[in-house]
Amino acid sequence: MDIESTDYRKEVTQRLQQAGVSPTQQRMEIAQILFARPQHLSAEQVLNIVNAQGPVVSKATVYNTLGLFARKGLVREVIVDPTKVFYDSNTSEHHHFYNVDTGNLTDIEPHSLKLESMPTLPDGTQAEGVDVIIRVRHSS
Amino acid sequence: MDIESTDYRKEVTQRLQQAGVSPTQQRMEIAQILFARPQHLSAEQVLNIVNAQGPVVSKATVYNTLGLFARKGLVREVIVDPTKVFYDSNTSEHHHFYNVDTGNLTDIEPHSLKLESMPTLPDGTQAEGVDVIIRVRHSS
DNA sequence: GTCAGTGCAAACCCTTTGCAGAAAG
DNA sequence: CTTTCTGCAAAGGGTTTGCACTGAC
Repeated sequence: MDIESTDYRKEVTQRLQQAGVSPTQQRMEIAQILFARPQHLSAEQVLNIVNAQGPVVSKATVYNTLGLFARKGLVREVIVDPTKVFYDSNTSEHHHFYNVDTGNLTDIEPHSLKLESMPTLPDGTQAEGVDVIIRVRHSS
Repeated sequence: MDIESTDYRKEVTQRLQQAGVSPTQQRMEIAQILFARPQHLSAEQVLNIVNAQGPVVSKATVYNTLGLFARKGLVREVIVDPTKVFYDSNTSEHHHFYNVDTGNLTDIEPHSLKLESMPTLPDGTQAEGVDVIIRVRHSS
């Protein structure tokens, strides 16, 4: 998973193309960071990482790109904090702990939490996703 | 539950006092709306309702009061939409459907959804709350 | 040349804050 | 009186938008 490797770049390129997103330079920069491993990053964090060694992608493009990736299913928006959105590069079904003290978001092991049943949805609607957030704070 | 009745006002007054919130005029206006029935209102909606027949409470006071009520456990913040916070006057444990098309928030019958088990929390943390959001949209 | 993509700065919108005046006890 | 609340307007902060420029085909 070397972020520099040619193989990894090819893999990321394919992933974008499969989602119907043309792999421009800036999108590749952002995608390579996100897809390097499953992680939760805010737009600001992505902006900082991608521009760590000099300006590469503008703020507007980071926001636009993350929004695009989310619409295309490449990342998942996690809404736990009214002040910012997190983007999760793990799109498989799983849930989250949110540390309200630190703002840290971590995965819940998929097998350690199950919903007992799916309730009847409101009339005329279909489920789009289920989010479970367990809010935690430093004990005592 | 007549919002005008003296009994209801007394009840609301007591509820505020029990939570350690002094029942000022503006807080009473807001509390009476919220506690009339279990409901989900954004700050803006509260502002509109409370000031429907003439200005009664300022925007700043609505935000401050809702934040205070939330800290005191009188209402529960529901974070489902990055653009606004909902305040739920039903503080008993329950979960929500969120209609992403309409922005409508509705309760899930408490008995129709159960978590199978509580996963192990991250080290040094204690649970503060569990939120389950089922996002739905108009079918077909 | 055309059109999608990008960058910058300004605009947006919900929310918070600073501070002076008003109300509560 | 003293302290807490409230209101106003301004500031804040994440996100979006308008528009001109760039670059890929």
